[in-house]
Amino acid sequence: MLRLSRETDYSLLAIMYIAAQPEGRLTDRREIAAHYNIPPEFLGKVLQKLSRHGLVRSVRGMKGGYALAKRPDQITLTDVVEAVDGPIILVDCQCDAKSCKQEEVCTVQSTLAGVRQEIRGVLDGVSIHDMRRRLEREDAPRLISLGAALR
Amino acid sequence: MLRLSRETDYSLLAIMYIAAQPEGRLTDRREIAAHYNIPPEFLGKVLQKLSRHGLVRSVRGMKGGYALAKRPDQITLTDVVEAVDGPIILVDCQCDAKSCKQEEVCTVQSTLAGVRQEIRGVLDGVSIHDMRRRLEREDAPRLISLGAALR
DNA sequence: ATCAAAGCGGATTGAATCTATCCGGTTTGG
DNA sequence: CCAAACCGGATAGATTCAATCCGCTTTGAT
Repeated sequence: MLRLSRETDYSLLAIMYIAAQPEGRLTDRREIAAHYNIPPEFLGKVLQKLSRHGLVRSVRGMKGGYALAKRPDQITLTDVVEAVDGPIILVDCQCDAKSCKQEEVCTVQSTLAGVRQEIRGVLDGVSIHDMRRRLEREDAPRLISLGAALR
Repeated sequence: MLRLSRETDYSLLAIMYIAAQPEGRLTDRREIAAHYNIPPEFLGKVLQKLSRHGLVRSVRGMKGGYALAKRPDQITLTDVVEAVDGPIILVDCQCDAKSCKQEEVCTVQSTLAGVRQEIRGVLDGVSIHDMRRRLEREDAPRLISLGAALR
């Protein structure tokens, strides 16, 4: 439990890749998939979700592709996780209380609500920009290999 | 993604129930299962895991049952989650790096390692004692319904 | 001594979710 | 008008999760 889905993982890699491109350049999903060794069709699905949630912008047709729809410092881990996996909830009753067989006798709900907020806070505190800065400090060559533009 | 397994959920409920019992009393799993409307066999499995990890103490034979093996303030959410679901990791490569197809080009690993630590910190910060105190403040009757002993 | 109540632990089933793929559609540049 | 690219629904396969089952051991009561 408590692990990121592969969709989230791919999302982060893809966004990092797109964020490394020169301003205005559209990136095609096959290029990203090839760089990271990800199935291109699956990456397509993931990018669709990111697009629907306004994190990336997609352009159809020949010479189409993807670009970020927001500044890298305006995209947080919470945004990404919630775009691909839905709302961050620790237990189902944090969505609809009626779905809970323990509702009437539950002794943990209020604590878990607090924990959920704290975890959300952690994820809110990390943006794509932060991830780029961290990589720049710790492993600049890897960042540069994405496509050069250090913004 | 990012939700607690039902085993963790049941674990917390069970531990809260056990913690509410008078000092020295053994609680049988059927009693807990009945109170919360949980399948007794499944709860048995869960309690076994908690027992193996030293969070509860089990006594076999007639008049057997479970008691806490540690003080409620010495049992954290991290303890419970890791006992039933295994180590808290956001991505598989946080266990064995070789299992990662993106290893050589990964741009997110170091950030996720940090996030993982922060989330662990959140869970470390909440003990069973804290949960009891919170319930006492917010919904004392529900706490008392567990079996009375307010310790 | 025997029996019943309780926990132990492996095996298995059934359901749900996750991952991946496929296919036919639409948009757009050349 | 064609090929390159994204769109989106449907489906299949794999994995994990939740639950159950069964035979075993331990122990208190009679």
